[in-house]
Amino acid sequence: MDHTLLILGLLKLEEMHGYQLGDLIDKRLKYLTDLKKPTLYHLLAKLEAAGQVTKSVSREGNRPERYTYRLTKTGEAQFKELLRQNLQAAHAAYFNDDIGLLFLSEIPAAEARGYLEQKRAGVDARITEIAAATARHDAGSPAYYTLRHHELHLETERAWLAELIAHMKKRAARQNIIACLAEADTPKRKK
Amino acid sequence: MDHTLLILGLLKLEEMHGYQLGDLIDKRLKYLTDLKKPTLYHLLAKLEAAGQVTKSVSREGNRPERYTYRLTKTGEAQFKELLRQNLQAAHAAYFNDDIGLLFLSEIPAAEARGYLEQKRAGVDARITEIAAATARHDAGSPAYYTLRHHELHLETERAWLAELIAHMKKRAARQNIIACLAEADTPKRKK
DNA sequence: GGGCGCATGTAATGAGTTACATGATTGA
DNA sequence: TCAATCATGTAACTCATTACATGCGCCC
Repeated sequence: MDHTLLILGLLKLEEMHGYQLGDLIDKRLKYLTDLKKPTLYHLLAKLEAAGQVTKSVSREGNRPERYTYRLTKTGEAQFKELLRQNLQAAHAAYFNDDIGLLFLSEIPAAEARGYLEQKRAGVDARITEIAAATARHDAGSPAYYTLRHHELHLETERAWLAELIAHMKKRAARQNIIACLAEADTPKRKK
Repeated sequence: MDHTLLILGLLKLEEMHGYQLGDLIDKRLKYLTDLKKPTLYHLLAKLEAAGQVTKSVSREGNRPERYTYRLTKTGEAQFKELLRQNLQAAHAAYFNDDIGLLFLSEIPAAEARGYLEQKRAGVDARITEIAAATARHDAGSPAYYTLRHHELHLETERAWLAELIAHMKKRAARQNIIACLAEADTPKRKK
């Protein structure tokens, strides 16, 4: 996860203090990443040490002091560089769900199906939530695009789960996973 | 990433030595995770210390010694537990791509479009690769399902990139990202 | 007066990567 | 003979999380 790019980018758009930044990420960018507060503060300290941001103290009324962060020239250059790298690359995405699915045949089919139904319910709940969030944004805004992206992937997930569950109802064959994996290899030594 | 589940599961299916396990993950499960060899050895050592696997030395001809790992009773129980947890939960997936996309309007539209075309080419290449791999597996095998899953998500990615690129051609408005994010908030204080 | 929100961190720990180290065999 | 494959790791490092610590203000 390119958290540095995220922080530099947000600070480039607007100078902010740490808590504000953390709040923005927690509440409105939660589909992007789930960066935790201590991690954020840690990263900010590192960026400051690297001379990519500067901080200035301020205080509003009797509230705790705030350290407002602002991009420096080198920070801006670094942002541009990271952004270019990020935009060009097609990052591989891995799904934790897949690992469990590989071993689906290791538990009784009925039980497995129950779990998958639960998983599907979870995905459905997320879709409802994100659809509401998407509706609140203008089509075409940057935030809209990230939300839409997630919505599409969640819908893919739902469709795939439906396909899988349907398939499981038909045949509950317990297969030899290792053999299946090996079998598909391109023959290298003796046939 | 639930690497422990993956290792326990593979060892449950078949006892293996470390290198063999690493090879399987590198070559045939590369769409699941990209666990590195040293991490694998590290995890195996930890699992052994925890009493979830046992290892036995063996040697074949003059090749280096191998340590073959086998699940213990507690290892098997742990596997079942982790598998249940994994199957029930709908894990959130985060996409590194999204972070860059949030700042798309920070670089000239033409340049950005160029990068996105590159990204799309990368996705296309992956789709070709994975489609070939999928074709080599029996529909309905566990490996087939994980591959199919990735294929679907990659196709979603491609469709989304196409949508985005098309949209960029129409309007290249540079918007205030922070304002967009805030605006969509449910009003809390004064309207 | 009690809990939540604001605001900032530290310390300990864990998870994973990179670079390095070793040494034998096999195939081009 | 040179590179790749087999086989196992260690050491140093980065990145991120969890749990902990502090203290004030605001609202119910």
